[in-house]
Amino acid sequence: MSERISEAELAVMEVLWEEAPLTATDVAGRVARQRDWSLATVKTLLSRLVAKEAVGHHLDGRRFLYSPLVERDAYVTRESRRLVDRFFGGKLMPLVAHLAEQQSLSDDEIAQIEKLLREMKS
Amino acid sequence: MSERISEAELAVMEVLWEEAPLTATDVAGRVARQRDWSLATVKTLLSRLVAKEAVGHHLDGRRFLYSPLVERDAYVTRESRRLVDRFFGGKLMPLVAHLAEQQSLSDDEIAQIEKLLREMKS
DNA sequence: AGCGGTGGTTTACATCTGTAATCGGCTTGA
DNA sequence: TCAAGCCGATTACAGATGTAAACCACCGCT
Repeated sequence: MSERISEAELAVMEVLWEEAPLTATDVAGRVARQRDWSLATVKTLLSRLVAKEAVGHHLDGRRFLYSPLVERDAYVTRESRRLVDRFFGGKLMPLVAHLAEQQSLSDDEIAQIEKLLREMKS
Repeated sequence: MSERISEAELAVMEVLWEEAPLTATDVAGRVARQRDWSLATVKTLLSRLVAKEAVGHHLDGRRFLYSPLVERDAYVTRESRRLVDRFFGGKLMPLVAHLAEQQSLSDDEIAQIEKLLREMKS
């Protein structure tokens, strides 16, 4: 488990996270809204994802229906943690500080985050 | 500008961000504490970084002295923003929420972040 | 029964990445 | 001055990735 998902493969995952199970053609159709890929390309990506066990498929008549095996949430967590570990010594604070500094947050956003944090205490 | 820096190259960048300028041999020496790479490998990575214009070099007698052209801070910002864009719709809030949820933050850390945010208002 | 479409599998191929070894030039000690 | 080093540049090579085309099996239509 937990092979790395590439950039292109991620676009396919996003489609499946949004809706599943889907056939390869369906996936290609939805992915097409974002990237200009041929059906063949999507098929390749799906196969690779199946090989990586990030996506599962089961026969439905004569075609496969694909579904994510990796939850989006789990994946996002892994990637986020990777970034935090690599650049911020695993500490959340510096990341927030950094981002907050860069993207000037609106007072409203700040308030929202504060609320969130308040709820976490206790 | 702004080619992507690979994982291995990043280790070299970290060394240069810590201290620069350095000769290739110096870089190899410091990098060796983390990864078990031959001098040749480090030289290759340095060349690639120079090609990507992430690192600059200038002659010092007969050897080069290498220095980062990309600031660590700028790079970290780019990567952080990439992650936030890809997974959290560009919004900082959901990232914080997500991470906060995962890594149970100590009350102390929460307090620190709150303090930080408070300072940002105004 | 033959044919075109549908769908998965195999093959293709350039680029990037990880990880080096080797080459060629310049320097310096013997 | 000649061989031994040191150093950047060139070449190497396997695996991952982006992006497909080609191939093959099967099903429904004519």
